[in-house]
Amino acid sequence: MFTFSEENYLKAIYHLGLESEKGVSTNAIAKKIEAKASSVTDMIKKLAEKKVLAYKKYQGVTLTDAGRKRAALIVRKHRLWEVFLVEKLNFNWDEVHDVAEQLEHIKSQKLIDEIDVLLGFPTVDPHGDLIPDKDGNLHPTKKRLLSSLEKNESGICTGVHDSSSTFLQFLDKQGIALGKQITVIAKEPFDDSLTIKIDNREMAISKKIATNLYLKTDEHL
Amino acid sequence: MFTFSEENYLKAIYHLGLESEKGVSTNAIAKKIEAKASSVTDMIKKLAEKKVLAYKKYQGVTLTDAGRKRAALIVRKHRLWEVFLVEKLNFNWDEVHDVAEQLEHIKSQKLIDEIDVLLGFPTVDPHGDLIPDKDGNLHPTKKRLLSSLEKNESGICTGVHDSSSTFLQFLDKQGIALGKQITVIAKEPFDDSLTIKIDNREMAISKKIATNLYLKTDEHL
DNA sequence: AATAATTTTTAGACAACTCTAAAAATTATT
DNA sequence: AATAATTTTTAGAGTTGTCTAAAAATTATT
Repeated sequence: MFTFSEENYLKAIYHLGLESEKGVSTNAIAKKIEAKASSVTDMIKKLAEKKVLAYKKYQGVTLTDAGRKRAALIVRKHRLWEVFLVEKLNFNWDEVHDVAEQLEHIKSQKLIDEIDVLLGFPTVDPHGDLIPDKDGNLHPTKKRLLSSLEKNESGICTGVHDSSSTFLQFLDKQGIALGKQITVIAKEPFDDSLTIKIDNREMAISKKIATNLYLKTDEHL
Repeated sequence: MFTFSEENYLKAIYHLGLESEKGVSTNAIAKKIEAKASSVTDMIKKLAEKKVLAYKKYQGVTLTDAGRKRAALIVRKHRLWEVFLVEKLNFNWDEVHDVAEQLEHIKSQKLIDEIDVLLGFPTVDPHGDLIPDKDGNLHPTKKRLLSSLEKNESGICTGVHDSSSTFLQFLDKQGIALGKQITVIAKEPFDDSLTIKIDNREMAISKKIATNLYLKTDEHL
């Protein structure tokens, strides 16, 4: 059995590990968890003893298969709860994170299985992030950053990279939501901003926005 | 803000306080929480400092108004989650306690308000126990123990006193459920057992069963 | 009322998780 | 390659919540 704290470390290392491919550094974990590096070292040792990660002093850590699965199942719970909050409890997509952060630690296999049933076995959360399956595996779908599309290309918005409240609320305000079709009308080389068409409206989008929105484009269907 | 542990103490003292009317003893709390008396003394001091209970050495404790409200709102969350588990997630009434024990500590006003909406503002949990309102107040309905009914009296089953899995599963097996009409056919003075009619079937009921079932009878409507 | 039994509190310790400050190892720079 | 900068670990300590063992207070019994 794992404590809340251990589960939070596992999850953080899982997320960092997906991005980097190689060992995750103590400092990276400390930053993500918002703890001091010394605390991270302590916890790492404990998790290594529990065989969920491999650790050699000064070399960073890598999750074992068991650790990766455990972490993925926490992420699964987090994302299923997010869907539940949005679909069944009228939460907005920018309000779900903190509550899901608590709910993900509830221990009950039946609880999460039944939530899955209630929601109709969703595969993505409200931000478009994939929900790991019951075995902790991801089934990725091809997606591209809006910023990588060429002029006149279009696609369906399927996810966000940054899921902070401020960004999500900005998207709400601009009428950009998952499932909407977006077409690139023009690209401005000077500042990498774009002009896009959505719902037959044209709008300017900064580089920062364009590098935080994922689309599914025709070639990848 | 209160920790899980503090909330569990508050809840235990609340339940014990409802039964006894006077101060709750250290040992009673220890038994309920399954902790040692010395641990209880420590926690009591902390809760007294937080002004949720009144404490004088060797005299037991009483919740303050603020403490009683806090405790009632935890009980409210516990019971609303129980309803949710039974109504929406196909849990049986004997399976809900341990999960609700975890869910009751989730901190989010919106979460519990929306669960309340989703469930249609229920007033009793799956065991027939009252759900405190948003202000932490109870709205009791008259109820009588089955054992207190006279021959030929009848009533609607509205709650259980003991809500252990074994008792609830026994009731399931016997076809006794909340909402069913029960009529007393005979009372046996020798062992205080009863013969009752339910769903047009007659069955014998021991004293122990009869003192753990609550009914709503005509005079009290 | 004195003594015995019970309850409650205190004192000291331990485990989990965190921190600060200092030491050790690694990585980057000149 | 030596030195500087950074990262990581160690050592020691604080907090929360728990415990055991012993002392103090209350309650029950003779």
